[in-house]
Amino acid sequence: MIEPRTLKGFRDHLPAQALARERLLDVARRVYRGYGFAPIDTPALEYLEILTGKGSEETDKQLYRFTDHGGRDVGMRFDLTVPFARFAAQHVHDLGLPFKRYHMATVWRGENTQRGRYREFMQCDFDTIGTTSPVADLEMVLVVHDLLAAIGIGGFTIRLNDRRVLAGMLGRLGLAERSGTVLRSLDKLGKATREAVAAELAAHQVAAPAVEALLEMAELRGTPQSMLARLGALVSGSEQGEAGVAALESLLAGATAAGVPADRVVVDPSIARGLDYYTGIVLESFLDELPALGSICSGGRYDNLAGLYTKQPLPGVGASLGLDRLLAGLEELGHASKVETAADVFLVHFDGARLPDYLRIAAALRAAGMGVEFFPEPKKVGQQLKLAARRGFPGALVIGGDEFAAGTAQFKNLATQQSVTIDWHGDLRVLVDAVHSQLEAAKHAG
RNA sequence: GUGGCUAUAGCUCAGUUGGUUAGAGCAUCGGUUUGUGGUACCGAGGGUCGCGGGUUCGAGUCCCGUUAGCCACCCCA
Repeated sequence: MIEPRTLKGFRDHLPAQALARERLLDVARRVYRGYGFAPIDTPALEYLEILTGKGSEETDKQLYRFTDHGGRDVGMRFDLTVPFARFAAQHVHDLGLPFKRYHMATVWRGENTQRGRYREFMQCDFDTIGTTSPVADLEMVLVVHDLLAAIGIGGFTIRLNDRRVLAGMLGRLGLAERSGTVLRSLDKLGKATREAVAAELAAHQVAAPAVEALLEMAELRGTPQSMLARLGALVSGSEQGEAGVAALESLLAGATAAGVPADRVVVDPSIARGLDYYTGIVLESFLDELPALGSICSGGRYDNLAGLYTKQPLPGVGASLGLDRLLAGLEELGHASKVETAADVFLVHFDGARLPDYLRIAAALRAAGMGVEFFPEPKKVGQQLKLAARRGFPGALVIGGDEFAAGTAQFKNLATQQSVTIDWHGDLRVLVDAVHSQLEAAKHAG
């Protein structure tokens, strides 16, 4: 026997989980489309040269790579941004600018696993390229907000910052050269203690007064207005820094105008993002009940997406929803649904001799848009109902000899265990309408 | 990739200082004279004690390796 098992960091998805994933995909798709983003897809495999040297040394190490049967060096995509850069460079002429796309697909990273962190996972990206308009930045924030709100996860917070504010600050402190290491240290403030971060900065040869100034900035908290005022003061004189503060200000004003609740969006100067290509606004979002899970939706603005593949500058802004991480969070918080069926009605196979009638009824219900699972065997009714209840069907339809004789049917609400009798006198349309309304009632009651 | 913790039935766990055919609850399946599920009763199936090696008369129990999970670093979704 071969032991059935999955690779480290790779997982099977059972119906309950697969249904939850599909629901999230549906929500994301709906929100993205609602803003005019169009779907695209790209291959899971790319020429190795397309993928290497794009993200950072880290992503190169994590890349799954091999030589294909034709001797080509290939790699599996580790995010959806790099393939999109290649895609954009290749197809710009057919797309028209600005171009908005969404892309929901699996990516692979050969790194160590942890909760909410796998080697195979799905991302749901959306980006607008070919415009530097702040409206596109604002739209990104609105999409992220609508997305997280629509998923119905309870509290969440979108943390905003602008790379230019950080750059301005570092410039004033004479640390522009070392922005990478400094920002990475600063980025840990949420997780590590202030002392640990200070020590790390000191280890990176940052002078004590500069460390103090950086921490003071990164730890600023308060209303957006006060934050902006204080950040403005900190970077005053830096053209870059002032531009960043102004951008944040207009972004917050726009979000408010679009109806985003004030407590959903905060300015957080410690948000830096590790990815080097961000140049303007950056954003991360967290579940209020589970901030330790990490960001579930992150993004920002970049000046030039596809510079490595084309001479045409393609500025853009976009973000990525970490579907599997979010799902892990929902499960941990007990928001995971136990439903294991995608159908609405469980049709009990009561009397084997009535098979043609059951088939006719099931077909009629399906034609009316209801999902129907018909049990394949005329097993004991109790067993059939037990299975149906376990799978989470909202309703079961019980029609045996007595019902057929009387022209009735029992609709059983599996959650409440209560049945109602439907009089349909052999008229399928009456039965279909009645089942439909019973189903709606059962769903809304639950 | 580095370090720490963990690993017994599908799930949650027992398993005495290493000592006979490894147990429980829940779950699953069957039944309680064959038309109705979450309660009751009866019964059944299911364990290479993660895997491999070592120490020992004898290891689930000790040692080493390995795989997987969790946590930290790192990075991020």
